[in-house]
Amino acid sequence: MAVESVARAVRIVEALAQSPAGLSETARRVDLPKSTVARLLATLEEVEAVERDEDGRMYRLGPMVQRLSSAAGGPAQLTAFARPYLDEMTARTGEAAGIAIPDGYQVHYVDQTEAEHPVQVRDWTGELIPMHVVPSGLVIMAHWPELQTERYLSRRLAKMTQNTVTDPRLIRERLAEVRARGYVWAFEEFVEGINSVAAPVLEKGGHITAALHVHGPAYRFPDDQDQDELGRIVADAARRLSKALAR
Amino acid sequence: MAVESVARAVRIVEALAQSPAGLSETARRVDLPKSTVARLLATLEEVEAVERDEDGRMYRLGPMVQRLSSAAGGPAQLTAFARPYLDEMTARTGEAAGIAIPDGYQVHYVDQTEAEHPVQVRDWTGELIPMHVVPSGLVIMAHWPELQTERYLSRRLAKMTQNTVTDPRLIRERLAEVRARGYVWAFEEFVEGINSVAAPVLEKGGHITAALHVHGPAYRFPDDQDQDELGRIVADAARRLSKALAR
DNA sequence: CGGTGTGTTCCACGATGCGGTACGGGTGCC
DNA sequence: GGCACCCGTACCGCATCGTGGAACACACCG
Repeated sequence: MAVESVARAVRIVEALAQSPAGLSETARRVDLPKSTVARLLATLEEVEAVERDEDGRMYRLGPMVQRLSSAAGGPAQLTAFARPYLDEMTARTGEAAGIAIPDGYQVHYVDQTEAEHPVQVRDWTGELIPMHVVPSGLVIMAHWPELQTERYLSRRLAKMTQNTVTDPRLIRERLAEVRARGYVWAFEEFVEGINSVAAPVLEKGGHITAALHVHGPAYRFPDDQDQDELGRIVADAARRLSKALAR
Repeated sequence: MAVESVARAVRIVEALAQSPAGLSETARRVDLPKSTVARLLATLEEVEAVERDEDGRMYRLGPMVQRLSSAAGGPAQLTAFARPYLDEMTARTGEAAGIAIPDGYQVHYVDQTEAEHPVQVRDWTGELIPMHVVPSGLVIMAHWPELQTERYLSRRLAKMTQNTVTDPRLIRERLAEVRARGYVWAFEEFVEGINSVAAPVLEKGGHITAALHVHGPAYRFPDDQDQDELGRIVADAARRLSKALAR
């Protein structure tokens, strides 16, 4: 029920993750014959899971691990984890919920759950949207290094609707608001007729991974529940997702 | 010269990195018999390289990949990459060069190359030092999210020597300087008799990974070469290291 | 209720991975 | 300079271990 060589290869990679090492040292760490380790390392090198330094004596983790780890933080894995939280938000608010990730100077909407209601907002999955016009973007900017924020604000900022805020000073104020409250609203700033709330998904260390949001038609959202309560629902889901990802 | 099962297991993991999938789907992606894929997946699951979702139908990347990726960005791999750059800086300046990573509110000196000169600064490898007293720390703070910087500056800031700058306003000015010039000097602010320059190692996206620095005895450093030239040497090495890591 | 999709289990076969052993080259200690 | 030591590489006979076809159980859908 277990493929020995694969299990051993993984142990070897884990050993090298501790710190780079030569062949013999690695063999000692995983307690296997040198020849066995040599063969496995050769295979791992072929698939670029490990690589050797210039003089070919030291093995270290290879590009394939880099690719994996970016994929692990990437959209596909993230959405798999986030799904339950989106479902929950939709259940609690009755509106569409989504998750967005930063992509350069834009937000990338990568997943969305649909509301039951016959009248609902369209599915924005796959869209790239300027940071300053949606709350998910604001939430992301609020956790950027100052340098990056200033660089963004110094550019020409697109005006999507009458309500779009493009004044850098006002945007800075909203960013401060995000940091203080943990969520932010936008009212018909991206397209007319849609309001949204968003909250940040953070790694330990305060670096931002993604943003969760809920949006609905302006005529009914927010309505019976007030803005603060909806904000707290989103912020709460985002906080718990952050925690789940941190493990 | 190649262990088939290991190569196949890696292909499977890479396939799952694209997006989570079930057994049959995975088998199709890597073009292997279902039974073979089932066995390999079972092994990968045992070592936590992959895991299944709640209902056991979908495979996705497991905790082991998370561990690997944090290790890949961790001190051990970083120093392996950085060594050549430290050597180069020491060769060009004649003084000790080092690399530091952020660790909460402190900088962690993780590696250092020694100068040839009989009189040299001691090896600080392994030390944890408050952010605001060494240039490597300042360089790191300069790339923090604003929220985190303000939180740090609102605490009591230790005074290590007569020259240590503890006024939050002056520190903010220096952080702006780092962003503008790409490097920063400190003169006997951590311990008396030592001066240092540092520059940031950045990921794409502006997130900070580490800082490079060169330090030497105050009586001769900086001397024949001027401050700007030394600054550029460090900033240049840091920029090239950033690029090398980004691949 | 067949058809088609899952995932799981079984088993005979032999290719394939295993590891002891031997070799060549670099390093350092006496 | 020579010896001892540890490194990485290469060889090769043995039998273990992984392989993959086939049959099975289950769920879903028309």
